[in-house]
Amino acid sequence: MSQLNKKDIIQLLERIAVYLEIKGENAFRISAYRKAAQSLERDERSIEEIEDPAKLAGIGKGTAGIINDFLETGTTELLQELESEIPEGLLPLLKLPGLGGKKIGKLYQELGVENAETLKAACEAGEVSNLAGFGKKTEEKILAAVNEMGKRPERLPLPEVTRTVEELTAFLQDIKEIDRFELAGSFRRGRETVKDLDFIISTSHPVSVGEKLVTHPNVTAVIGHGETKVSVELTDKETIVPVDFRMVEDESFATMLHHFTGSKDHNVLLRQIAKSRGESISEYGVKNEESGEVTHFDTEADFFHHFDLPWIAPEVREGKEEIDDAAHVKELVSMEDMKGDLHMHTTWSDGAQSIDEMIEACRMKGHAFMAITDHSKFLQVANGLTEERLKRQHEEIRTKRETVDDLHVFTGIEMDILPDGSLDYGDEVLKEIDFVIASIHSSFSQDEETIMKRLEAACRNPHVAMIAHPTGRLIGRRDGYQVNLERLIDLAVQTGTILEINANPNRLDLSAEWAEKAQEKGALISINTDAHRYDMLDHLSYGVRNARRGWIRKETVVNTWSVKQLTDHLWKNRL
DNA sequence: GCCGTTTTCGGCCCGACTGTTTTCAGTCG
Repeated sequence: MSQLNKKDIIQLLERIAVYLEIKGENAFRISAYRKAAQSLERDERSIEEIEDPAKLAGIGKGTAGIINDFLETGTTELLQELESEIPEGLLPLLKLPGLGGKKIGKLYQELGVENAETLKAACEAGEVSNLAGFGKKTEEKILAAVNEMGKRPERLPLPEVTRTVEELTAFLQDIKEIDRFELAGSFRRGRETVKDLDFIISTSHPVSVGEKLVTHPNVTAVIGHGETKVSVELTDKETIVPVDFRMVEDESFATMLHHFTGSKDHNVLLRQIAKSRGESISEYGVKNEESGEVTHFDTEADFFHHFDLPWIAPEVREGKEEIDDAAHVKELVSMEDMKGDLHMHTTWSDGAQSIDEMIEACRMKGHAFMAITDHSKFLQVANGLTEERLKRQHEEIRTKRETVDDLHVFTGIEMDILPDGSLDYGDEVLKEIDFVIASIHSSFSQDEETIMKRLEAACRNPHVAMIAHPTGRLIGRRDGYQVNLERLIDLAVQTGTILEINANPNRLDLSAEWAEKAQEKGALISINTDAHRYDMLDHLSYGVRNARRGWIRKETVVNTWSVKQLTDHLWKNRL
């Protein structure tokens, strides 16, 4: 059974937790299995490398025994027992809003509900509303939820919510009773996808603000409407975006913001620290357990300082290393460090803006440098540049850059790596170009070996400075091609090739996890927008947040370097 | 189920809202 890996074990533990939840087990026993799963997830090692799981925090004798049984026999007594007691069809019902383990357990025991279908039938027959603790409204909600089941994605890619974020931001700014507000939640932490949007609102008039919130024209459902919390759904085109608003007095704004920025695991860590000091944290402040006195904070930084911690960036609040490594948070790359954008398109290929327009836009952004990197000839659908057009474009860029003195414009190209592993231009063309990007836009279905041959050819070419969007993924839409990232990172380190974090919120490629690994191995990273229009130049911040999630330090990111440092690097080792 | 300089029992983060009750359990974040 050696083919079982760590992911299988994590799934096993989570499955056990779900079964126990439906069984109505002790909540702490349930969360113990979840904690054990998390502990495994966080550990860098493979299961073979962990000789004794019981040594991990949150895994004791019991769970370690289960893990070892599972590794040896492919199953465990506990799981078999649970499977025989509880129908598997109940498990997905836990995802339905309003249904938890207790209610599902009751539906099973009292009504014999075993899956979505029988649940639906029970609702339609009116049996559910007859149960003690259930009523007409609960039955209606469950029925609606069953009918909606599977129709909606669990998490939304960032581009699906950005318009709603902008609209709500403008909407909140116009409400007079609001003193300040901020978007918290996983959006603030820079996650690739979000489940909902959490707005924290400082106001002394929560009720009247709440009444105004539900009048937003895009609100298509009000899920909850209390005195300090309003939950709604906004519809933007086809996408339903769940949004929570929390209203709070200004003195509690900082702690409320911290609480709803999360993550949940991060909050648990901090609350444990507070507890050990005789204090307790809630979203309203920090309470001294002895005196009962509650301390409030002006800012999140003050709140962290109270616990002798520096301000911890939201992007790393995942309940992992951020407390122990808090001192390193200030070394993470930030938007202020970013001096330029090295991947963008113009009307010469498939961009919407001219060279002049892009230069002017980058000047307005205060960039110190930029690279114009249109597509190469292979990409005919994108009007890729022939050698002849490339030459003319670069002449134009060289002429124009003489007229701009506060911004350096690198000549560049986003060159295709062809399906056969060759590059779209010869060295005699590439050797003239300041910033050569190589990337894959074709034959995504090739096997790993072929894909890696293509990427290796690009890395080993002395003129190629960077591999763009290294995996080709589109978040929530496609996985990308078969790339062996470990190997690509090694190649990048060996050859001095930069790896991109493509900042387009549809891509975020490399992901934070892989960027972190790349940095650990010594690779250089560049964060770029790949802008095809003016507004896409603003995407840089998505890339930076993604990098920060991967603990990427300023010096790893070439966009933070000076023009001279970057130029030296680009021309090093080229003939 | 896990944990321990409050250590082998008794905790385990804390609060809002809903729907069901008639004082609170369940769910959610």
